[in-house]
Amino acid sequence: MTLPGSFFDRPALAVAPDLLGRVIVHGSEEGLVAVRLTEVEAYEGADDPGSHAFRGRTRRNEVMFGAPGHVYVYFTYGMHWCTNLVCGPGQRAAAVLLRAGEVVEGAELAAVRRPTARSARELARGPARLTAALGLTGAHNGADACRPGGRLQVLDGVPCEASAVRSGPRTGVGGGGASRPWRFWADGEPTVSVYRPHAPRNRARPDQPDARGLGA
DNA sequence: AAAACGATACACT
DNA sequence: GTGTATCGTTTTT
Repeated sequence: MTLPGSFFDRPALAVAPDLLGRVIVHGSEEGLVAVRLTEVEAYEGADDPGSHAFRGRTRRNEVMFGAPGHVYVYFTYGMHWCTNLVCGPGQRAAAVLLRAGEVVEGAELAAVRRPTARSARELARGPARLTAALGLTGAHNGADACRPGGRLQVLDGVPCEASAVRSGPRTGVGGGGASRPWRFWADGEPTVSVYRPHAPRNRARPDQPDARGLGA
């Protein structure tokens, strides 16, 4: 069954763990791909320094300020699209980022869209990879994912056992609101990357010369 | 300049 | 087969 808008009309922190084991489906002229969600991340609104909505409404993030259950698809790092499901309650500008999943239908089409994937589990392992496997781009930004019979839907699937849900800090969130355990994943899923306590995203560490000895 | 990242090359098992 | 370091490219601040 299609999850209704009311499912998403709650804080992202409540929706995120409840999304594990659910299935997002996108049907297009090319065919249909379905992904069972295994890793997600919650972003609350204006209170959350890690959220795109933290500094207010912009053209990029305006979908976050709209109706729950629609998708916020944004462009990042100059080349990737990532997908979120807008949450609530109301128009609070909260959302859940879809970080990883397992392709459960349409793997052949997903492989065409993800030519660099070297194994089935890499098809939708990572937020931009998952988005590519589903065939979503900025053209889908704002689409309603709660309409039964629609091209884009989130199905109830088989929700993950509460005992298998793990959580930890989000990646790359610095400053005041850092290290809120708002990243959720299903334990033991091969599509979930190994837990990184603090992703070393800093290329040039000022306190260390050069690990490879190629400096200056 | 940093960011809600992925592809690649290369190391290790 | 799996893990890890490095770097590309655009939007937003």
